[in-house]
Formats: sequence, C-alpha cells, structure tokens
Amino acid sequence: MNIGDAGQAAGLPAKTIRYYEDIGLITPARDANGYRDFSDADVHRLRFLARARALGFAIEDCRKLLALWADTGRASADVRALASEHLLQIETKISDLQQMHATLSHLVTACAGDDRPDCPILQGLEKRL
Amino acid sequence: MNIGDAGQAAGLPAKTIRYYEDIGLITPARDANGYRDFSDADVHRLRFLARARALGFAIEDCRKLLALWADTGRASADVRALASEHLLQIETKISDLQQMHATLSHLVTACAGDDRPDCPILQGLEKRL
DNA sequence: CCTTGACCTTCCAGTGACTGGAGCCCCTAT
DNA sequence: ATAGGGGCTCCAGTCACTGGAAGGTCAAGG
Repeated sequence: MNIGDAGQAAGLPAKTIRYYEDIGLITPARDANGYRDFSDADVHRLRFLARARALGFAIEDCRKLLALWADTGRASADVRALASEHLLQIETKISDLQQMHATLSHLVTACAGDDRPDCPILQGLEKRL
Repeated sequence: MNIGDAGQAAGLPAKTIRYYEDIGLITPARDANGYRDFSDADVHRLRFLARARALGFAIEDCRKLLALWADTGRASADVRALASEHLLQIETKISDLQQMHATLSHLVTACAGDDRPDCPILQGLEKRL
C-alpha cells in the first residue's frame, strides 16, 4: 500500500507519515522503486498514532504508548499513569483558557464596539486585569 | 532603566524583551555603553504586551492592539472585532480540549491500573474512540 | 589597583509537530 | 510520446520564545 492510501486509511497526511518515519515511529517496508509499502499492521499503527494525537498526547507519549501497546506483558497501571498525567495537563489548559475567556469576554461585553475611541478592552490591557 | 528592571516591572524575562525588540514591538533607547534604556512609556508598553499575551493574543494581534492603543482616533469596534475573534478561538480550543478530556477520562476510569496487561485505554486507541 | 560577581551585549541553535515547496523520479493511460 | 498524478528527498519556515556561548560593563570589597 502506497503512502497516499495508507494516509487515507489512517486519517493522516502523507507528509505527516513521512515525518513519523523520520522520527522512528514507524518503519514501513520499501518497494523496489523506493516507494514506501505499508502493511496492514503499519496502517493499524498509524491509526493508533492518529488517535493518540487526536487525544492530545505528545509525540514522545505516543512513542511510549506504542511501546506499551506492543508489550503484551505491560501493566495497565503504566498506561493509566501516562493517561492520567495527560488528563491533568488537559485540565490545566482548560482552566487557563477559561480564565482567559472570563477576563476577555468581560472586557468585550463592556466595549461599545462603535466608531468612538473609548475602549474598555484597551483600558483593561493598559491597567490591570 | 536596564532590561532586568524593566522585565521585573513588566513581568517579562529579559530574553523575551530582546525578542520583542527584534521583531519590532518595542524600540528602547540605548545608553552610551550599548545597554538598552527603558523609559516609563516603554515599561508601560511592555506591560500592555505582557497582559495581551497572557490573554492569549498572538504576537501579530498584539502588534495590532498596540497600534490601536496608540491611535487615539481608533474606533472601539476595531478593537472589539479583534478581541471577539480571539474569544471565538479560545472557545474552540476549550471545546476541543473538553472533548479530549471526556474521551480520555472515560478510558482512564475504565482502566484498572494494576499489574495486569488488559487496558481499555490501549483498546480505545486501537479501535475507535 | 585588582578581582569578583552580577549584570549587559550579540549571535546561533533548538523546541514541537508538522507544513510548504523545489526539483526530481515513476507509473499508467491515452 | 506525453500528460497527469502519484511518489521520493531535502531544505526552510512556522510560533514564541529559550538556552547557551563568548564577550563587554559596572559597582563593591579587599
């Protein structure tokens, strides 16, 4: 299977797959003409990667998840630890964004948004928040 | 005022301020010895930048906000448009993260997290979400 | 006067995870 | 024979810093 089809099947652009090969996340076989040849297992691995990335796992975490996935003797605690840590980071990000949102939406609401120059948003940035 | 003190006053590392000068967000005077010399207005500007960045505005948006701030003839509608657009992006990010969080916390809850290899998290990544 | 240490300067390289593009090769269909 | 739609590699750029090297400057203490 060529890279285009593999990408189609996994939901990843070809460029991204080449990048994943570059950094050693996947090592597809090569045809005589130099084209990458993806097996079903390769595509399965790519789909795993696509899903892990979609859940926001960093590439290095994906590498660890792949290793755990391949290790049939793993302890599920190790997987859970990784995922829980990541969950905490997501929570932190969400609450940071919510804080930004609260402050900014407050300012936006206070701003008339007409052709006059008075602007509580600029004032908020100028003074304190 | 030297860069260290200006950074202290604005809540920005010296490295960041040098970077901001590099990209033309600020142009402090120079002492005879080559040291940057920050006026009160410079520090004010840096604080504005620090706050805009803390609200998640991209650097190019900060540049525009600074221009609007300096333009006493601005229309507050222009500021509000920028901020509203940014608010929408924040909302998108929050909801993406919440989606990730929902999926992942579901998987984490389902995972025993012991020394056995069965792991709903890996299964979730392997199959569909 | 000399040294020490904390500052300041510039410039270069690296981060994360791709993405775009140039320049080239290959395969299939007409 | 040619046109198109793949594929290949390699290089550069993104964003907003951040770290580090190599060196200049300044105030205080001995």
